[in-house]
Amino acid sequence: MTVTLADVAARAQVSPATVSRVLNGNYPVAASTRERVLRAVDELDYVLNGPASALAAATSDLVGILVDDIADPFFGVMAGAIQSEIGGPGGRAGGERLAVVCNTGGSPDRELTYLTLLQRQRAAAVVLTGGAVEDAAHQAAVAQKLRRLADAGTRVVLCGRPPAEDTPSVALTFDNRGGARELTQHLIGLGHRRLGYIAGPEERTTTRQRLEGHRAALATAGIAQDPGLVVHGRYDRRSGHEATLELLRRDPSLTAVVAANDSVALGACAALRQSGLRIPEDVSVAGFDDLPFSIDAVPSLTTVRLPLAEAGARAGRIATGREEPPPGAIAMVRGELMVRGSSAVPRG
Amino acid sequence: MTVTLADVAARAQVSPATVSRVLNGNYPVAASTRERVLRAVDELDYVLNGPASALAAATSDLVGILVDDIADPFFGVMAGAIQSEIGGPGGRAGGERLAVVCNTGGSPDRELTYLTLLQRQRAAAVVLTGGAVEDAAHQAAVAQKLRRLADAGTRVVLCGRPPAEDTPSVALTFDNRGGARELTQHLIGLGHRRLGYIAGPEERTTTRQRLEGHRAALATAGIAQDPGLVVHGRYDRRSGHEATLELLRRDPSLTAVVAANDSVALGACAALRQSGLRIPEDVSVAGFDDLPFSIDAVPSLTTVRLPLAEAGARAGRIATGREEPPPGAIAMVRGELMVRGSSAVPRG
DNA sequence: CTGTTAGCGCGTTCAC
DNA sequence: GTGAACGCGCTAACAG
Repeated sequence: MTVTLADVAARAQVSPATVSRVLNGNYPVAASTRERVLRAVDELDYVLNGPASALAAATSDLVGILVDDIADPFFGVMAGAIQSEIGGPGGRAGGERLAVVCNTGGSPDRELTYLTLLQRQRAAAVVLTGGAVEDAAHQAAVAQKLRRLADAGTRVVLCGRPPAEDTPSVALTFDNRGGARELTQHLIGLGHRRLGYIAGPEERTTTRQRLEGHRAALATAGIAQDPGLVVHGRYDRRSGHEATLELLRRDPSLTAVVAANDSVALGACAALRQSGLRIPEDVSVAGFDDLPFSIDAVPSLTTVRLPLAEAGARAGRIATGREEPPPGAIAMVRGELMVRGSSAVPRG
Repeated sequence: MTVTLADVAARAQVSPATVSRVLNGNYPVAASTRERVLRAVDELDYVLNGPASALAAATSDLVGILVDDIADPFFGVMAGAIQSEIGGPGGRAGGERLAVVCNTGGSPDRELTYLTLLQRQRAAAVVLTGGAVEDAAHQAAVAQKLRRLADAGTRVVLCGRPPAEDTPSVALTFDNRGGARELTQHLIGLGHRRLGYIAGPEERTTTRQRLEGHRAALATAGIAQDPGLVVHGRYDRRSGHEATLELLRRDPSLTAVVAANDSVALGACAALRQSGLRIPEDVSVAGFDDLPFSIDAVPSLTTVRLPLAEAGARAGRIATGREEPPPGAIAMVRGELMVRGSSAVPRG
């Protein structure tokens, strides 16, 4: 039925071992022999049997990328960068890696399931993106899985996620706290004193870190923390819309809304406008991430730029062993404050 | 080192075959035996070796999902739906499928590469999403790959893509033409006569079909086609922004802009506003797809709703054999015109 | 219902 | 530089 390595060997008049060597390019093979083999491969339209080769070699060329929400550009941009860095130079039968993204939908169970599936496939590497769920039991379960994965030779890279304790993984973590702090400082510097904050889902590292940064800035400026000015929601536009209406209900006098991310900020803008408020004249708005759409929103969004694509690319290279891990296996990726049209001095 | 099926068998005092049967659940096994085996699995923290099982069974549990742009919600929504329909009910060691998305970035070469990689893995199924590139050579190459895949027992499903000739695949194709036609008819019905059209990249089925629908509506209404009123671009927001400025330059008197999709439409809105034009008072705008953000854009976007999630879910079920393919292996998925705030009667 | 026996297709020692 | 032989871990017939 399907053509095997032995078929290629027969056609090229060599032994199966030689064909294997040519395909993997790990052993010296005479140029003429190699050519004959490659010709046979083409003529027979031969495709290596991945499972068989993974079984024999005890390692596969599959790389898994776990994301929370595939429909969110935050993850899309990172995943795309990781994948393009991993998918080899494109060539013939041997060599390529299969970089593959798995959508957990933010569910801890699915995260664990995917990790098991990847472990089952003897994945060459696994990249976990985005914040982690802050549940002790779940974190322990993930840490254990990652340890097993690492033991089996799978490279583990964290991209945009805080380092997991006791896990032999490389972590590229985002400075959410510092970025958020700087952002709120900017608004305070403009003169804002009543700032609403729309946080992400509770129990997530990203949510907590950004909120901490925000609060630190308020504290430093001596501004009292009003718990009523913090609303939790999801990381999407609709959530930002709803949360903003809620914030306005609680305090119609607020002059700025800081959102957990850019999507949320866009929802906030829509809600403010529908409430008859102008941006930034009446209310300033700020986001986080600096996703592609943020710069040409109307008005363009003040936010913190996270180098998602760069971090993803680096994670991809580390995952494939083409770049040395940072010292201590941890690197802090900093954000950059982008001041744009959506923030200004408060009214009155 | 790593624990194997034989270890589990020894611990549970049964033969390896029995363990295999328990894990796969395809054969009758006594309840007591099953329990003993499962306990041993847990105690040993055993994880099935995917490659070995794929090799022996001549089929794997991997399902590939090809998308053009992972950062675009159009694909994100479909991919998410497909994946959630494929990733089994979540359970123990056996049973699960690894649904995995591959980002081609719109590159024909990468599409082919991923297909080969999936073929190498002996994927159980492959789902191709979105429009196809209209290049004869590339289409032939893809068709051949799909044929080989199908020959090897891989189920091939097309979601949002026109059927490939001579390929034993199931196609869920979107009625881009009909939707676009209806949309433009709506604008014409409002009184618009000078409509700008921002098309997607050339040489793509989706682009062509939507443009055809638009033109058909114009022709039916007896409106002359002005080639200058059609601009091609990418399927993203920035492109819509640029294209709109170009359209305004070519004809400042246009009263409506029809965009290739919602992201492009949003870019168009931004450009119009920056040009001092109000929506819809001065210029109406329409999109396509009805992505989640479109309803709470300001103003909310008139568009054609494509049931992306439903189609994806169905594709996922067909790919896993849990739903019968439609008669003739082809189903046309229709869009629904959503008239919202961004379209109105033209000025003056 | 369960155990035994063969391979699945390839990578990798060894010899030559 | 090349071939022969073995085994990776599992599933799929067969028996019983």
